[in-house]
Amino acid sequence: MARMVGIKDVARQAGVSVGTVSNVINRPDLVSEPTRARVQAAIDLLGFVRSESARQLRAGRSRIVAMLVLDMGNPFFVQVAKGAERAARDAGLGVMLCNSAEDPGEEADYLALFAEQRVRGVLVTPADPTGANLAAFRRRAIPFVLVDRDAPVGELCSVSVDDVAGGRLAADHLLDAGHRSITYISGPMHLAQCRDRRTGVLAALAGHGLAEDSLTHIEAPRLDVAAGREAGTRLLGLSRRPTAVFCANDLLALGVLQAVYAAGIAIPQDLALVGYDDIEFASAAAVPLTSVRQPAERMGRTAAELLLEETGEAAEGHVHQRVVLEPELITRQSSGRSPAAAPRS
Amino acid sequence: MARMVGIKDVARQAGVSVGTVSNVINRPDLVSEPTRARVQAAIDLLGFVRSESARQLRAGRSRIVAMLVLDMGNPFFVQVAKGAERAARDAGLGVMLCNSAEDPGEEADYLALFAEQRVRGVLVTPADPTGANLAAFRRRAIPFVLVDRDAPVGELCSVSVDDVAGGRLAADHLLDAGHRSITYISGPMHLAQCRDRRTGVLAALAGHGLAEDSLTHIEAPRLDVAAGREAGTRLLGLSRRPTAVFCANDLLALGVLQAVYAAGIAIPQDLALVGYDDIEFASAAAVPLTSVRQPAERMGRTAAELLLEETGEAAEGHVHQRVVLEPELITRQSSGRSPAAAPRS
DNA sequence: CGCCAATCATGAATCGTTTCATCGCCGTAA
DNA sequence: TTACGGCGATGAAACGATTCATGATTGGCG
Repeated sequence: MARMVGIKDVARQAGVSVGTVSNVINRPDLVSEPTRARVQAAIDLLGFVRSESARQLRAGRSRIVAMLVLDMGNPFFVQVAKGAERAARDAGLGVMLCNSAEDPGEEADYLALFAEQRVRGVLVTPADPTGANLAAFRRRAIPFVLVDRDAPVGELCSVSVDDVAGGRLAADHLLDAGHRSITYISGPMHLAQCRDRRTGVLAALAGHGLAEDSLTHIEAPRLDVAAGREAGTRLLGLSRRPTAVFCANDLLALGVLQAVYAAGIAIPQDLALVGYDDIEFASAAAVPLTSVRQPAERMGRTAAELLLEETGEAAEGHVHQRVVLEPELITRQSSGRSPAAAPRS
Repeated sequence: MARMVGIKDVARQAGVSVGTVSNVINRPDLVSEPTRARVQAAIDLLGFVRSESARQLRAGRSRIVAMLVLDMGNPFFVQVAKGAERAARDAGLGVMLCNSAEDPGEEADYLALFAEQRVRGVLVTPADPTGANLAAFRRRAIPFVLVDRDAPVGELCSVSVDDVAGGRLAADHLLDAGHRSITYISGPMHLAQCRDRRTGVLAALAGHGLAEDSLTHIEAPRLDVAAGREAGTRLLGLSRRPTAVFCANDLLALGVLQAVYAAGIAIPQDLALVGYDDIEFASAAAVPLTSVRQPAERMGRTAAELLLEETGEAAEGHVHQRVVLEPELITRQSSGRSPAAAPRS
């Protein structure tokens, strides 16, 4: 493997100094036309590509923003990432997308990596229940924005969707349809999303004059389809089968759908089901899924914009923002209007 | 923003030389225990994080491998990426995942970015029909492996799945069930995947003594659900409605399913449908989807391993490999052997 | 007591850019 | 003729880590 051609080789080839080559690349207007052309020719001839590491060593920071999501297999996060990527690329920055898989250890590893890379900034949906990872990260001088997670005012920037409202939307919908109790299938409760949505459900129950014990809770170990299937199986083993199920996300809901359907239980006749996120596959499911839609792409874009504002030139005057977006209920077949007058057996 | 603490600050704090600090970090066994401890204390105290750019400037190459896929919204590629990521991380390398969105322009941009980053290697599923992007990239001294795309022997490494066989599997399945003609819904035909699967279909037709005109072809502009819905609508507009449809991937198939289903056409009774990739959502679809499964994770892992072998220490003896994996047909309801197999309702 | 080898620590050179103070040159005005 | 302003080009000094030839210290052994 031949040595990489550097700016020096180009300079020699073109018969100019290294400074001039650098100028041709970065501030072409400072260089006279004939010289510029000569240097450009040398660059093309030698196939010169500037070394980003050298550049960024001098500059002190890189031109990459990192994004750390909970689950890359979840189309919701892919959507969020798309929004962020667009905004970042518009600003001439690259995006490095990583997956913590809800694992605090992985999260810590990635944050360490980002620090070593002197990344421009980080967009992160935290996985660590204790918050220790992020607390440690704050000591680095790298700005970050919380995504899909609320932050105390003034501490840092965050963009989230009102999960309490979302949980309430879902629960109200089910209660309005006549159900008197709700089973909530969540992911790990150390995730704020799961906790907040539960809070929303409780609020809705209270609003309908129902006690807290009208809520049955099943906690799945992960937020994916397989975990949903397992949760669905557990659901079927309950002594009194519930009539209304609300899942913390669509992947869980799809898993539940499969397990329940396979057991010959009809949705929505025997069981009403509501998901969360309204991923594209929700509408193509065996029974089209009622779901709480989040403005995913918008969230990603907003988060990236906040980060850019914080790291940009005019960063001095930056004040931390806390943006909270509103969710929306998309009603489809799975929550069926018919409460199955006498559903229970 | 305070200046980043460097190795020099640590050295001063610990009262040793910079070389020693470097040794503590990289070859702790060369340093005496008391010194090591003192330096470590200084590192912790100052919150030192080494600069990856400086490190890599000296080393000449980075510790990141890049992966460029056609569509991050496609769970199939996410699966492939997972496999690659695992293998890379086992070798202590980071993965930078990027999305060309089937756009040759984006692809070129990303390849240029990778070159500037002096990435260790690249895993790429090409989007550029002309191959010009990759041809240009080969002049850089950066090794890469083709993923989900076959390569001429000896030119470079590639890992792919036999798409001709896959197309044939799907078509044979439909023909064996008694269908006499097949409609093939593909993505852009400049993608080798789409071309090869069509070749497989033609082979199957020939094998059943059917002429080439038994194949109707609809070309969708993209390989996603929305494009599938549009294709489904076009399908319904055909003068003679086909009885068997084979889609180049599951996203298209799910889209077709939605469009067809909405029009009141029963699957599989009125129309048999086969997809490709067997993504997780295929089995949770309105009608569980018959699909050609690819060993996605395996493909990603193998590709990463080949790349590591090529860039590793013992790289001298490396010979380019061409790995071709076999697809497998997963039969579910959508291709329905018997129209009687109605679920229960 | 003196010599040698082993063990640690040192600090200068290096990687490839960017930046900036400086210099040469030419034309113009005094 | 001299002084001056401005344009272009120069080249050395960072940036922060790694590496390596060299130097210092110690302990062992004859």
